[in-house]
Formats: sequence, C-alpha cells, structure tokens
Amino acid sequence: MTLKSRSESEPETARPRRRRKEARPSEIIEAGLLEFSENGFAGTRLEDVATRAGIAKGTIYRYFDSKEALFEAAVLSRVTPVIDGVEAMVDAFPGSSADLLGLVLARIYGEIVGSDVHVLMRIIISEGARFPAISEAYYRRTVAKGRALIGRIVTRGVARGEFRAGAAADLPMVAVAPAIMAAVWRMTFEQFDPVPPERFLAAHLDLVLHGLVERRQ
Amino acid sequence: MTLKSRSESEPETARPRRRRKEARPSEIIEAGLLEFSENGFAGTRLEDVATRAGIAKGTIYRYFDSKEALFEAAVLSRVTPVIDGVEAMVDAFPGSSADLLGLVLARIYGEIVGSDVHVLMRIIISEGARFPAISEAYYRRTVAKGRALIGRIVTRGVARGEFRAGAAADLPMVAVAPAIMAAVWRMTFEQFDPVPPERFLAAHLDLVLHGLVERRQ
Amino acid sequence: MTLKSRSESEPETARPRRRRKEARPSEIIEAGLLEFSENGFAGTRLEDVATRAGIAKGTIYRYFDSKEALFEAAVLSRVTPVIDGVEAMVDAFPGSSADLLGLVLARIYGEIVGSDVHVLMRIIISEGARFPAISEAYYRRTVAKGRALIGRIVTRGVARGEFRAGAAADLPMVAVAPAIMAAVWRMTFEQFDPVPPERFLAAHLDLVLHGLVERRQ
Amino acid sequence: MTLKSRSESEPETARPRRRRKEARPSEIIEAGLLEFSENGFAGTRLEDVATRAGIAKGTIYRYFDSKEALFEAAVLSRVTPVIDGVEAMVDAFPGSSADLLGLVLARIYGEIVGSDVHVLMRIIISEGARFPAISEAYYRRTVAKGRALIGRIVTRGVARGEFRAGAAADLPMVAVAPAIMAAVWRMTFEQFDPVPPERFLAAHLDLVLHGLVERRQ
DNA sequence: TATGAATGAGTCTTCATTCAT
DNA sequence: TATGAATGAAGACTCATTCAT
Repeated sequence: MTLKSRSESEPETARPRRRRKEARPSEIIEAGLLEFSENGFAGTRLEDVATRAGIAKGTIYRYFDSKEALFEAAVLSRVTPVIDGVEAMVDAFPGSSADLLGLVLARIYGEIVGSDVHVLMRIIISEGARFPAISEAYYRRTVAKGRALIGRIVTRGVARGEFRAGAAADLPMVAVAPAIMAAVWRMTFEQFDPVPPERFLAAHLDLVLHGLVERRQ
Repeated sequence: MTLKSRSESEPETARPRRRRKEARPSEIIEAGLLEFSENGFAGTRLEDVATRAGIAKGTIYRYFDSKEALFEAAVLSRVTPVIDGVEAMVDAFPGSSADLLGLVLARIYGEIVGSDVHVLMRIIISEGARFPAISEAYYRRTVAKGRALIGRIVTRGVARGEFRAGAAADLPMVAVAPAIMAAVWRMTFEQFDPVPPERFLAAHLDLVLHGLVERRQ
Repeated sequence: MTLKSRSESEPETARPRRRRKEARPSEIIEAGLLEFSENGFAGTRLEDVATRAGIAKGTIYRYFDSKEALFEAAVLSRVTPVIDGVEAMVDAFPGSSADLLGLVLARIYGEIVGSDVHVLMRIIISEGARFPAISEAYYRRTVAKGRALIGRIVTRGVARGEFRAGAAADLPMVAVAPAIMAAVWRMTFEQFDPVPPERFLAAHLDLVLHGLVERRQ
Repeated sequence: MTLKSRSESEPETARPRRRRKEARPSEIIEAGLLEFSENGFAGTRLEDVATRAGIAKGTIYRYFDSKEALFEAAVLSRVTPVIDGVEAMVDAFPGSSADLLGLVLARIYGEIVGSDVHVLMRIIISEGARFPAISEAYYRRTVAKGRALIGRIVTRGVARGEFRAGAAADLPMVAVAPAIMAAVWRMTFEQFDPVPPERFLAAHLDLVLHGLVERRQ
C-alpha cells in the first residue's frame, strides 16, 4: 500500500563502513529479500544469499550480526513511509472524488502488484507471526497511512455528495481489496490461471466505483 | 474460497489400520497443520508436531513417510471439493441476483475468514512455490470451482438485467476480493488494528453490490 | 572346516518354553542367520528377521533378550563340534594317505563351499572383531579340530613315506587353502566371474597332492 | 591380489581445492577405511571417523556427499591397478618358471597379507553384496589382472615342460589360495592361534610348487 | 503366547556462525 | 576487508526395545 517506490535507503541495522564501488550491504539485502521471499526465513540458506549477491558466505557477517538481523534489515529496507505530500495533494485535488479515488487506487494497484510489494507481502504473511516488529513497522509506516489516505478521499467524496455513505464508506479500505486479491493471485494461482493485470485493474475500479447492481432511473 | 466446510475425510496417505480410541493420523495432521501454518514448512520441527499431537517423535513415521509427506497430507486433507449442489442451487434460486450473490458471498466470506481456510491460505502463499502440487490441487478442487460459481451468478444477473455489464462483470472474481483482504488482514495486521468481521462483511457486500459512487436520479 | 553338517541343535541362549508345531526359536535363528550374513550385525533390522521368519517383531523378544543375544545364538547354533569318530577313522583308514587326504579334503571342501559354512565365514570375518566369543567358539569347536585332523593325516603320510616332509607338511592347514579361497570367491567375485565348484575341487586336490612342478624321472 | 602397492593417488570424489598443510580428504579416507574395516559400513559412525581424522563431524561433508560416498571413495582409493609392467616382466623373465612363480607369489603374498589389502578384503567380503560397484571395480582393476598374470606364468611353465598340465594348471588361481587363507586367518583366528607369516609363505610356496605326495623315482 | 503400535536414544546431515589466513 | 574451511548445535529419520491388548 505504499505510494512511494522503493528508495535506495540504507537499512538501519547495517553498519556500512567504507564501501567500495557499490554499497555491499544493499546487494546483500537485495539478494536476501529475494531468497527470503522465495523460501521463507527458515528455508533460506545464507550461502544462497551470498552466492546471489556474488560474495562469500562469511562476508555477510561483516555487515549483519545474524541471519535474523539480515532478515529484518532486508524487510525493513523496503518499508518506506508514504510521502506526506500525498495527503496535501488529496485535499488540493480539483477534480471529482471518483477521479481522485481512481487515480490513487491505480497508483496503489501499480505499487502492490507491480513491484517489490508483493515480495514484502509474502514475507509478512509468512513470517509476520514470528517477526512482529516487521509487521508492526510495515503497518505503521505504510498500511496505516495508506488506509488513512483512502479514508480521507472517501470522506471527501461523501461530504461532497459524490459517494454514498454506507457500510463500504464506513470501512474504506475495502476499496483496496481487489489490489490485494491481485497480489495474492499472483503469488498463488497465477501459474495455473493467469489474469492480465490491466483487466484486474479495470475490474477493480469498475467494482469499487459502481458496484455490480444496475442503477435504476 | 471453498463453499464446503472441511469434512472429516481421512488423509489418503495415512494407513489407519485398526486404530484405537482416537484416530492417530488425524491427530497428527491436525497438529501438523497448525504448526506448519504458524512456522512454515522449513520452520516446523516434527518434534513440536508430535508434542502437540501428544505422541512421540517416532510415531509420526508410522503414519507418514517423511516431513514432506505429512505436510502434503495435512494440507490436502483440507482441500475439500466445493459441493456440486451449489451450482444447481444457483440455477434454481428464485430471488434476485443481488440476493443470490449476497448469499453466496456471505457464505464464502464466512468460509474464508471463519475457519481453516485462512490457515490454508497462509500455507499456500508461503509454500506454494515449493509445493506446486498443493497449489494446483487447491486451485482445481476449490478455487476454480468457486470462481466459476461466482461467474455463473454474475452472468445470470447480467442476463436478467440486474447487474451491469462492464469490467467488473468481466472478471467476477473481484467480487470476492474483500473476503480475501479480510483473510490477509487477519493474518497480518489484525493484531495492531482489529476490524470486526461483521463490519468487513457488511462493507464487502455494500461495495460489491453498489460500489461507492452515488446514484444519480 | 567342520566335518559334521549342521544339526538341528537348539541355541543355548534361547529359552524354548512350550513350542507349537515348529520350534519358534529355530525359525528365528534360521532367518536371523541369513539376514546377519547378508547385512552384517549392525545392518540387520530385527523387523526383517521377523518378516523372514513369518512372525511379528515383538515375538523375537519372547525368545531372545536382545539383538545381540539373537546374533550369538544364531551363529553359535551353527558351530557344531567335529564328530570325534573321524579321528579314529583316520587312524583306522586302510588305504594310502593320498586317498585319505583326498577323501577328507573333498568332504571339507563340500562342507565349506556347499552349505551354511560360508554364511558363517562371512559373519565371522565381518563381525569377529566385535564378537570375539563367536570367533573363539568357532575356532575351538571346529577350526582347531579340523586343523588337528589334517595334521594327523599329513603326519601319517609322512611317517609312511607317502608325503614329503617339508614346509607344507609343517603347516598342513595350507592344504585346505583352496577350499577357503573357493568360499571367499563365492562371497565376492562369483557374480562377475563364476567358477564351477567341481573345477575348483579338482584343482584343489591336484594342487595339494602334486603341486605344479613337473616330476623328473 | 594386487602387485602394486597403494599409491598416493587422490580420491576422485573429493574436491581438494587449496589445501593447507595436510590434505584433508586423504586423512578422512584413511580414518574412514580403518573404521569401516573394523565396524562395517552400517556399524561405523561418522563421528568416530571424524574423531579419528582429528576433525569435526561436519567437516566430512565438505569433502564427501554422504557416508556412502565416503565409503566408496575410501575403498576405491585402495583399488589400484596392477602395474602393467609386470606382464612384460613375466615374458622377459630369464629363469625357470618355478622361480618366476615363486617370485610373483611371494610378492602377492606380501601384498595381501602385509598391507591394506586384507583391510580391503574384509570390506569386500562384508559389504560387497550391498556395494557391487566396489566389488566389480576391485575385480576388474586388480583381481582379474592378477588372475591373468598367474595364468600366464603357469601357461609358460607348462609350455616349457616345467609345470604339469592338469587340473591345477587349468585353474591357476588356486596357486594363490594359501595367501588368501593367510589373510582370512589373520582376520579371524590369528588372535587365538598366531601363525608366523614366513611360515605361511614357506608352506605356500612348497605346497604350490611340489604338492604333498612324495616323488617316486 | 503373539502382536504391532509407541517410544526415544542414536545417527546422518544441514547450516548458521566463527576464525585463521 | 574478504574468504571459505571448520565447527557443532539442531533437526530429520531409523530402529531396538517395550508394553498394552
């Protein structure tokens, strides 16, 4: 649910020291993130992370105290705060609330389905119970803000008479549900039954804005 | 996404023979399912499964050939086919398509959020890549059927002029999205930010049936 | 090197109690002997012994205290004393020493190569170091006596001017060597390079009695 | 039956890379060979091999994939081809066939009784059935060549009128039998009844060359 | 007396972590 | 700073032995 793409932020737990050309920790983090996402925490071998990062196994320990530390650093490196500007932008948006919501949903959709975020999602679903710090950080820095953002848009829409008040408006996060579903689909059944992302997005917006029931005159 | 609750089906891989009071394999499967769901495949220790099942480590091997065999048996024991009767029920339903969809969605919602299924979802998301047989079995026996079922209802609604044709009707599975989101929420951020299931269901139905945009006269 | 074929003697360590039709312990011993010979002591699973004997695993423990006890009982059941009559027979033999030696060697040869004894040989070679009691029992009750017997025959031959005195006559057991070799061959390379037993026996007798060097007139 | 002493050949399955002072794989092989010979394959604990090699248990797996792989590597490291030069030497030998045979037998005897070979013999007798690759390798690279060599010598002797044609000359391998017996004796009853190797060798040569029967003028 | 389910000590094997180079 | 050989704790799996039936 982030609005901001992954930045090259350094993980907080790493100790960078003098780097060479490319920052070593970020290569390790990159490799680690992929391995952890593919195999889970317990299923990931540091040797594979090292190989993927193009370094030797021992080198990881120059930058991270333990497998767990690498894991947290890797995941947290992807937990980027939603840029605060978006909120102001919402308030200042000149057009209709439907347009605004569509705009933001499309961006969220792209964010969730497109890039790293589904990697993160898989990790948080898989390992969240054992690493609550990660879930919490992700919740606070990204999910809660995204949720508030959608809420602000829906509130605006209701206030302006553009959106129906009702159960959906009372829990605006459901408006993001199809994007979540698309990400989950991608992680699970995509291989047996592919669905083009554009179709998913179109259905998403159509459903959220208009629902299924035919409007009577 | 099943419509049928878990039945007391015996796992196919176990060889029950003459059992005593409690069927041993089902206890092991029960314990295994919970442990695997909590810790993932690699993160689960068979000793913990045994302890949870109230037996000794070695006893597991009387019923399952390996950790992997137990894992697959446990997960597959929960992959129960959607009862075919539902399809006939859909065709025979006397009321409006909105009522029908609401009925079915509520049931799916209860199924996904209520019981084992979110346990299964976590496992499939976490381990699906390493156990494609499981993903595929779940897809074929449950997801595909559920998807077809929703499709049939929406088609019926469109044919009867009750539902809008459009992008959402073209990919009816998005109508289930809020239930997926609820399940994911429960697996991840519920602990930091609980949302009552009834509220989720109400928002789900409201969103799917009517969308957010206000109807103009 | 026994001269007496295996008798149906009961193992000393077993406690027979009331038997049914067939004596249970001897079936177990029979099965055990084969399994131990094929797989060694450590490599043999009591379950396999039980299956081979047509009984259940637990039943073994009705007759033998432990795997080790069964092993010793099984092996010792085959360690049968050379009948003492043979010695007297040697002294009373009317014919030439060459005939006598040939007769005895042929019998030893048949004994070693033909039946159980090579099973025993494999076990003693494999496990003798860990079960010195077995080696010693076999040595005392069979090997030593056989060796003495050969010695007596050779001594008789030398005394009667039929056999050369010399290094071979000083260590008469070498006269049995080809039979040992035949047994070892059978246990090892027979599968790649079979040698008919009769050919082995013929070569054995020919070598022992006449050697290879051509007799000059 | 090798004519060539064990060479310092590196095991093929090991991956030595840059080693330090002592080559690690050879130490493990050395230790493994002794343990396997003493306890058999199933009875050997890798921890004991490691201790004997002066390393930690896990280190074995840096060089060998499994217990089985170590076993095969260890045994095969001792299966050294008979030097082909010997055959030429036999053809070029100037002296009598008896001298030649005595020379070669003495060497074979020393080889079998003296060094590693009886260790190998015990292993092949014990484990050959479960590791046919080992038996076959030993047969092809060593035993078959040794057998052919003896055959060539005996053929030469017969052709030159020095050796009797007959059953023994038809199966020349019996000429090696006393050496086999000596090795078996050493593996089994040596402890209860020691026989000096020189006495065994003398009896061996005496028996093979002249047999027991007195020559009549 | 016989069974075979259950137990848990013992082994193989993996892999996070250390450390000499 | 980087390496990768070495370590040993931990976990999967086996199987001798026990015991309720």
